[in-house]
Amino acid sequence: MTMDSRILATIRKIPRGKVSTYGAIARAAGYPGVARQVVAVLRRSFDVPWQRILGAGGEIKLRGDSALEQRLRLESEGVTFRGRRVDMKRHEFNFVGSKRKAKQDQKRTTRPPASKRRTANG
DNA sequence: CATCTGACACTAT
DNA sequence: TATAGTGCCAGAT
Repeated sequence: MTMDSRILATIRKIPRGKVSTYGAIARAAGYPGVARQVVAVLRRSFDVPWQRILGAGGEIKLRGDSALEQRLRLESEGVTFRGRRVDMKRHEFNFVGSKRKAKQDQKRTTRPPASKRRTANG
């Protein structure tokens, strides 16, 4: 198992209505401190619940339209916000206790905003 | 092989 | 709340 595949598998465990952070995913995958690698995996993968991954404290780290899209997607899943951050107290996913079947999410395809990142406002 | 970069985290200021 | 420095890994130059 490669580091990337572990990270990808961890990302897929996050159920609808729940979220996690780059750092938490890296730790849950067994590689604490490699939050940036989570970013790399996301950018190279399709059909992943990318909107459920946030920065520390539940902050959306995307810019421009992508940030808005992420927020809208999360809200449509029932995720609530506290200002510009997700209410982690209510929506942060606990990987440790997820040993059950976390297979109830997505039935539709998702698409990363790879076509419109890094714009002038970014 | 050296250096830079990235949808970050953490600590210090 | 915001800015600056350091750490971590992999991919691109």
